[in-house]
Amino acid sequence: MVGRPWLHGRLRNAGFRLTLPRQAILNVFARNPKHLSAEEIFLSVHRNYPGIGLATVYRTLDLLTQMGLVFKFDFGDGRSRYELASEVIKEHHHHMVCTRCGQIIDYSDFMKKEIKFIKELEVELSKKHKFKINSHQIHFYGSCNRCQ
Amino acid sequence: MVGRPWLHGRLRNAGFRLTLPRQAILNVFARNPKHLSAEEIFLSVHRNYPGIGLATVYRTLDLLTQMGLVFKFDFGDGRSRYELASEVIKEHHHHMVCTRCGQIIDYSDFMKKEIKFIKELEVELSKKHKFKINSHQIHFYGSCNRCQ
DNA sequence: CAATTGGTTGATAATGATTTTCATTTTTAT
DNA sequence: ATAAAAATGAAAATCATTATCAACCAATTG
Repeated sequence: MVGRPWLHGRLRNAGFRLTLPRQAILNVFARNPKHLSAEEIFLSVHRNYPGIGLATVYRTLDLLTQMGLVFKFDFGDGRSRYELASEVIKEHHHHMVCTRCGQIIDYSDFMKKEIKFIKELEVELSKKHKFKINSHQIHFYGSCNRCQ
Repeated sequence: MVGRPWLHGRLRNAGFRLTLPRQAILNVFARNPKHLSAEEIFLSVHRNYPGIGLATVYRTLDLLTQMGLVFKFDFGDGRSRYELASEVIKEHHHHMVCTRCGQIIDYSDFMKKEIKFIKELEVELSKKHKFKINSHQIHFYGSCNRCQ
């Protein structure tokens, strides 16, 4: 699964522990690399560890997000969605959101070009606005294959 | 304020009316061209029209969003934020969000370049994924001038 | 012009996601 | 071990948003 020793160290350095619930939640991401909502994660974890509560899922997601291990997104469907940070497991990608059926498509087809462009833009923006950029989100909205 | 006859016509064509509450809400946007939350809009409207309720604000925002007159955003602060569509009053821009103080900076400094890039990307993505793209959002997250 | 129709509204209740509380349990440092 | 610090589950609380519903209002019809 996800590289544990690494994670363990990162959490410890920040004064946190890699507990069973937290591992279980990370494993859900590893098994199911999608854009999961808190409830979906809770349900998935609950199958193997019925004892783990929803509040813990929220707390853990918040923790992982703050540590940068997980990204938090809002695709407009009324709940937050989370995915493992690209550095942890997935390649850098952006999103296309179907506003009809809600499907979210990850794409990384033209990433090299995009990243290059974004990087340059970030430099210019940072300079002009004295704004330190840490991350970005690029979302396209429209209708998918099946919904047109 | 915002071009009324135009709006009136657009709403009518879709079977809606340009009522006083709706005008009041549009005027808030015209006076205060920011990224307003429903509650902020409600409070602003409430000063001049104490009779207008929060539910109406939500309904109107929903209507305007569906008609494409207003864009709905989520910058991660737990509430939706709205702004007039670029065609109505503002120039096309993207956003930088300060994750410390929540400030949202509009920028349109390098828009020509960005739009060109996005347009090309959209063509390629549409073709490859058979996905009809209607709109996009580009957000940068980091720390602003004062928060570094 | 009165009657009818259908969009619109305000107030309130309901919903649903997320957060907080708090007593208890687990882990770590002493 | 034992005290101190973190973490947890369950339940209550919060907060943004949506649905309900009776009252309104505007436009159309006869």
